[in-house]
Amino acid sequence: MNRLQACPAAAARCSKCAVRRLAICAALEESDLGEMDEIMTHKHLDAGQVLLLEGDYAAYVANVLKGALKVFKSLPDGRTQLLRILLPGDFLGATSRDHYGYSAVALTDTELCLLPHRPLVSVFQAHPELEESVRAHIEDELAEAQEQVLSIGRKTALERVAGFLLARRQHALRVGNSVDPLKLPLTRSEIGEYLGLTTETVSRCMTRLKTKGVISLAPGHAEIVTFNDVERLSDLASAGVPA
Amino acid sequence: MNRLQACPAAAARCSKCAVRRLAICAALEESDLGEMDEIMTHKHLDAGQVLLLEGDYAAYVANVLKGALKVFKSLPDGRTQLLRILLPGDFLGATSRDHYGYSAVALTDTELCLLPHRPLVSVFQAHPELEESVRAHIEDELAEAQEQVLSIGRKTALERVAGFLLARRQHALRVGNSVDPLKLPLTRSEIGEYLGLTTETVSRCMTRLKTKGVISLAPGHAEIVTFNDVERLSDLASAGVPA
DNA sequence: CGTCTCATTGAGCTATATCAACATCCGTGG
DNA sequence: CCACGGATGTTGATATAGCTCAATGAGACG
Repeated sequence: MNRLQACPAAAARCSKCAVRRLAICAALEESDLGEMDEIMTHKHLDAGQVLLLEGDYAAYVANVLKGALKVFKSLPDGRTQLLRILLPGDFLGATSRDHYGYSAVALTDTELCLLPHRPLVSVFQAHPELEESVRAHIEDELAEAQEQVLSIGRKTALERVAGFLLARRQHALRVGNSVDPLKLPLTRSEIGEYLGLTTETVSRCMTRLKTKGVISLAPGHAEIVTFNDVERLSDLASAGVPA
Repeated sequence: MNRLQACPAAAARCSKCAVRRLAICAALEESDLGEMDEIMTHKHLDAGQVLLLEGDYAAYVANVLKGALKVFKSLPDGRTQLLRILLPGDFLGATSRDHYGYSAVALTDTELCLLPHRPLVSVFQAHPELEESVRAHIEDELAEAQEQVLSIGRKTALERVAGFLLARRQHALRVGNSVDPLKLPLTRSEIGEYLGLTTETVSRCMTRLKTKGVISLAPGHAEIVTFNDVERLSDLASAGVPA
């Protein structure tokens, strides 16, 4: 928990940041980055390590620099529901709630940029564009959650899986990752936890999509997906606003 | 669509507002209310009238003054999923998205306070506490959506219905409405659309709760619920953060 | 009083969960 | 290099929660 360690090259960290153009700081001019640098700390998590638990005091917001985390809620009996997958550039945290409403655990080795709540809110005063950016990220998160409600509440298993694949594809396009073979950041069982399904159902849906020829799965590497017919996949996902 | 009509008693409307202490404006001092009054317009909707549709240009945010609305998303084939029920004091809208991600329709005769996007954002500059309040409302909305994802993704029908009743009860307590007999703002089929269930399943769950003696339903008035054993209902809802 | 909407209840159906077997990959240690 | 064990994924057989379809009743409203 080396949260407040000094870093010799402090003023330079933010301007060299891997997610400079994706994270909330993208709203800031180069010249104002120093203010973030001052309050920011880096944190490393190994795969499986817990970042925060539901109910924890919400002292920090975080930006993902490298790796991946899952954000989830659990019921007392252990049933768990994934809410988000965090990848580089993604934002985590609440700025006006006392406690986190979810838990977050690293899926792989992960690097984070932690911003303590109070100092961050102070920066808002001088830089409304940063606050605007945080608000935009939260609104994106809300839109994602609402899309997930629609998906889990009203779509069939196949539609959900198809939609999930398309969403991963869109994300990869947006951040410039490989899309031709796409690497899924989640196991089948995690995909199930995200979509409100079981491992087996996810696996069966993947097989069905493969059988239909819409996607291909690298033999022996279930996490590598190739899209053969995005339009067809999109139809199968029942995506889109009604006419 | 008398959106921009002048109102003779303009400066007084906000200070007399029925939801003065609930809505985003609660963050403002009495003396600053005039700034809201200036940009605000009232709007009336009859039951069933559409306020906005998914994909509409997001020109306004709104506060509910009176009545009730449902917020929902639909699939092209008509399946629809309720996302929220808006009651007096509730906030609707996005401040940094171009288009609404959902539709909103009045459930009953409804009075709204509309705030056009751009002018509102201008008020933020002079009154960061207002922006903070908007952010807090959006974060509450996000927490609600994430709770809904957990509920729909992982809970049984009975748990969802029990949780729904408790949430309505909590809301009534918070805003000071009657709780002893509680009046539900939704029909069985709307409750189903909110919980990812069918009318029949909601009805059966209600009956089961009644049979268990946990609630009572006013004969001939299915929307009037009495809570006989809140603790038991809470157990049945599998609520709460894991130990 | 019809007629409409809403709620309830029953009977059967089906999508998905559950339980179980097996395959594959990967790392570890002999 | 190979044998082993533990994840992870796939597939099959069966169970079941919740859906669909259908009938009926009870208020509300003209």
